[in-house]
Amino acid sequence: MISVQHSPFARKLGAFVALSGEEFSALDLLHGRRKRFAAGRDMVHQGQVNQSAYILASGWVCSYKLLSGGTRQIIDFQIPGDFLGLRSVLFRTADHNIEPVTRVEASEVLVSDLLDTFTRTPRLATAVLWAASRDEAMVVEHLVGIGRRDAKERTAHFLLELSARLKLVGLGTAHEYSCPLSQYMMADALGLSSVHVNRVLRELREDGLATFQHGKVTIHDLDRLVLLADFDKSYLDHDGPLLK
Amino acid sequence: MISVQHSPFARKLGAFVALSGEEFSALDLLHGRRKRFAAGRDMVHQGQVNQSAYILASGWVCSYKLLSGGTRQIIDFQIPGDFLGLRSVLFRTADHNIEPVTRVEASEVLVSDLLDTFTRTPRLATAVLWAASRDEAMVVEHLVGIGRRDAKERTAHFLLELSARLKLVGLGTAHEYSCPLSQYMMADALGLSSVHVNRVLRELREDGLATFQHGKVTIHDLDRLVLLADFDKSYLDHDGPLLK
DNA sequence: ATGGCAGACTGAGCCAGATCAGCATGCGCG
DNA sequence: CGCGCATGCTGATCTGGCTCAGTCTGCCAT
Repeated sequence: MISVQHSPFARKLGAFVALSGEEFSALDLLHGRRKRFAAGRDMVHQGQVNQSAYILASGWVCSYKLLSGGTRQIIDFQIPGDFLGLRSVLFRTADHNIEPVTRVEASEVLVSDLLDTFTRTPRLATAVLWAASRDEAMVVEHLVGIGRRDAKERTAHFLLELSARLKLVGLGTAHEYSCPLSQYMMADALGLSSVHVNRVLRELREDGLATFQHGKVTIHDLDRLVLLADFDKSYLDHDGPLLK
Repeated sequence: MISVQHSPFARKLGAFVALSGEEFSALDLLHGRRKRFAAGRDMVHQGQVNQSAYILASGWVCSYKLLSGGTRQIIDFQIPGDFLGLRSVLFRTADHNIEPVTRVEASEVLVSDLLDTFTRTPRLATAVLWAASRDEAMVVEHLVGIGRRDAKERTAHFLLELSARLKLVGLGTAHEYSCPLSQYMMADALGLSSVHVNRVLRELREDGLATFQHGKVTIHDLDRLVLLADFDKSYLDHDGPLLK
């Protein structure tokens, strides 16, 4: 097989469906219009209609929901190779906000192109369905954490999940990665106050488990951290292509 | 157009994709093997491989995850017309448990049949993707609730969401529906203790907002309840078929 | 009828995490 | 250069929801 340089997105889908050359090129076609976004300025916000979707090429973004009280809950962070705003497209009106955490590059995907692609290359629809399910699995894990894990376990789990995800796209090792999030953002994601995030991070550091300082996460004792967080990474993995 | 009696599932998908007769029959074919399950005995549990999916015909089920500490978090309840275990099928190994809340009837859907259907009728793949996104939207709303709403708001939101969902499949009105859940189950879903669920339900009752007693939920003051819960039902709705 | 059991319900006391208030640091910018 | 602002960090105090430890009801099964 000839080795071609595909997008991280194509690589990710390829992990689930063994894609043909034709299918790969259909995917690469979706990457037409590359766009740039500045950190902190929402790319999409709740209620907007006929929004496009995006495939994230570089940088981090977060998706969040605003509550009437002025607080927000971050649903998830997206890293390169992730698909953004699929729900907003299928529902025609966006049900959440998307904010770039850093400067971001992303390919805009028009609804029509996406739906056409599905009709012409059905297996890609299945592949995207798989990717969406994987995202849902992450949200579910997040839900479980917020519902039933205490602040320390939850924070540990969060650091471990990021580690596993980043490693998969080649942006870090199991023990170290750089992380552009502020403690405020972590608080909004973990359902805590930023004050408490600060204290929990200090505890993890003092326990010799993990350090998050100056934009860098270092995991000192992976085994004990996994134990503390009750972390089972199987929801992020895949056992190789299901569809041959 | 000739009126045919389709399954609730087919009706739901039809709300998103205007389905042809051929597509409807492809869907109806999926309903081959009807199965029954007793309340309280898990249909699927975490870690099981090569599980089938199900389309729920009657009864309620819940999907949940077990934590190492022995507690559990209920992800969501499913009601007739809902699809069960899609993630478990696409991942080959189940990442959550499914427990019937009541006695249940469901159609078993084999992976192979599902994937074949997608390949032969691509628009159905898109429709299922839409349904999966709707489920994800519910999980997201649940996540937001647990992360940022207090017990009373969260409980109110929960009662309102069930009301909207049940009404859609003809199992209740905006003001009343029957609900087979125990306070223990609500606690596992809401991330609370059953003791606290009890107190919160009493408060809602005393405030004249809603009553949940003897398996029946009655909403006394819809407007105030919606206000309290900050409930926006748009994530459950659809503005008519996106794919013509 | 009666014992056993699941579920609803209540009170007392406690603790994880919120809130409030303030200080320290580093960095972009006029 | 020095001002303003975002972010990190800390102590003190308050509180929502948990835990423990029950009671009460209604419903099966014997």
